[in-house]
Amino acid sequence: MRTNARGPVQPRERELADRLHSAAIHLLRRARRSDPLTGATPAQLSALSVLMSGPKTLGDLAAAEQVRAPTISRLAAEMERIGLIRRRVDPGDRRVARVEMTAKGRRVLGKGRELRIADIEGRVRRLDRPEADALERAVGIIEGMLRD
Amino acid sequence: MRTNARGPVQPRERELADRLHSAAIHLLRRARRSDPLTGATPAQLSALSVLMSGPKTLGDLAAAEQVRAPTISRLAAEMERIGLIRRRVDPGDRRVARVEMTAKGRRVLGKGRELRIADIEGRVRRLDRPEADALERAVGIIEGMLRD
DNA sequence: TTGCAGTACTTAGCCTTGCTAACTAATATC
DNA sequence: GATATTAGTTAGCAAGGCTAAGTACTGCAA
Repeated sequence: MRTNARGPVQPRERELADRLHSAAIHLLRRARRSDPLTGATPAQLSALSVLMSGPKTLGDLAAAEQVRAPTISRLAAEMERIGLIRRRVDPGDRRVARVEMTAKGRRVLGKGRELRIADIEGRVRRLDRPEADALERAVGIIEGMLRD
Repeated sequence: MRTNARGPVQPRERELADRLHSAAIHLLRRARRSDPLTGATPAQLSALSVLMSGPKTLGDLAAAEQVRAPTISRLAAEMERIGLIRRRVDPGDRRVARVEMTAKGRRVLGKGRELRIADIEGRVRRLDRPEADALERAVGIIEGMLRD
């Protein structure tokens, strides 16, 4: 493979995609470190954030989280056990389980978001003005990239 | 909580942190979809990408991946076993283990990246020139934010 | 109406990848 | 030379992915 001082030769778009991917991974790894302080696990917090918009069937939840049914089934069982969600059998189709957040779930989600965002916010605050402007613009661009 | 048309009222840095966090989550969810096709595990691919820039001690690797020593120790053992990396004891300090990619590691990384990055790269390619410039600058800023 | 296929979820059991605690080996320091 | 520190390993736990196989229910067609 050809290389130069900056690493392997590759199209600019690929290198940029690569760095963006890597930055996202490391950003989230940091942010997740505060999750244990909420008493909930990352997967539980993520599921709660999906339930923010209202009750969901376990199937809907699995789709939103992009995981298989057994993963959600186990996650929901534990979340119910510790009181983050409550479940009801759908009266119209008794195969279906609907779950929704409890007040405790809402509190835990709020705290988890607070902590995660706080870590990133602390880093953002250390940027100077032009850097923050550039970041803000780029976040808008990324949001646009993901909208399709 | 007070709100306006853009959501809850909050300092600019917090809003930016929130959007960045959310963008990172959604970006990675997309990229992860192709993971099962790569052949190597996500942690292995990530470690290989760190080794792209040259040999590293296990400690360096752990720091780069933001994980603890035992996690890297086990990962490296498995990667060595399947021939993705090779290790040498540092002659100057015999506590230190240096690892580097093998040719096989380079091949696997190439293929894995291909799959993981393809989605993001496709989106990056749809940006116009100023957008790509802005994104590139911001990725550098995020990398800096995470370096502390 | 019965029986069979499909759907929604659960159970069992595996794997990867985080972690801490406790260890070994090598090096540095007093 | 004794002791502390550093780099990495080992053992063992937990979370959260997965597949395969099972249960309970629904719906449809003979």
